[in-house]
Amino acid sequence: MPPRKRQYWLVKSEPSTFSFDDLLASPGRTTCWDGVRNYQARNLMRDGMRIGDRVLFYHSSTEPAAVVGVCEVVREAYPDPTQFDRRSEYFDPKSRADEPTWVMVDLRAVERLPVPLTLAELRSAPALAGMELLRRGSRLSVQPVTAEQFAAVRGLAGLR
DNA sequence: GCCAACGTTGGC
DNA sequence: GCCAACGTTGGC
Repeated sequence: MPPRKRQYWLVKSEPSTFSFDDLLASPGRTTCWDGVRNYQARNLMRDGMRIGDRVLFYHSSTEPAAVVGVCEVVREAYPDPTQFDRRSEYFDPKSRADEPTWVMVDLRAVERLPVPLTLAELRSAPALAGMELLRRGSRLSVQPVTAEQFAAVRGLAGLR
């Protein structure tokens, strides 16, 4: 079986909740990506994300909203414990311990972009015309990104 | 704070 | 299974 090609993703986070700086400050620059409560986003994490995949880190609901860094998948999908924690805002009373509904992955910071790439800048880049993030009404907090889009984002930020 | 877009819930 | 009501996301 040929080795699987590295795939690319984008995750959204409100920096007031968890920022790229928070990720850099985390032990091993790594965090578990808990709290995802959307089936499509879950399926992308569970069925798509593999160790070594690269992930754009996007700050949403902030001024300006922007892609600020790159991280990588260092652990593949496993049950998100917050779904069973009554005190957690992510508690899901319908999820069963023997059949968890929600999963998370572990992400490790790879690099901060030299400059944040704002939504407006992303929109003005022809190479990114098809990006899910830029679709009207796009709300998915975990999205696939093509290799070309990923390279274009890094290039726009002045990397290599 | 507004509101468009979208996902989820629940009555039928 | 339909669909209206409701809740959430997230740009502006």
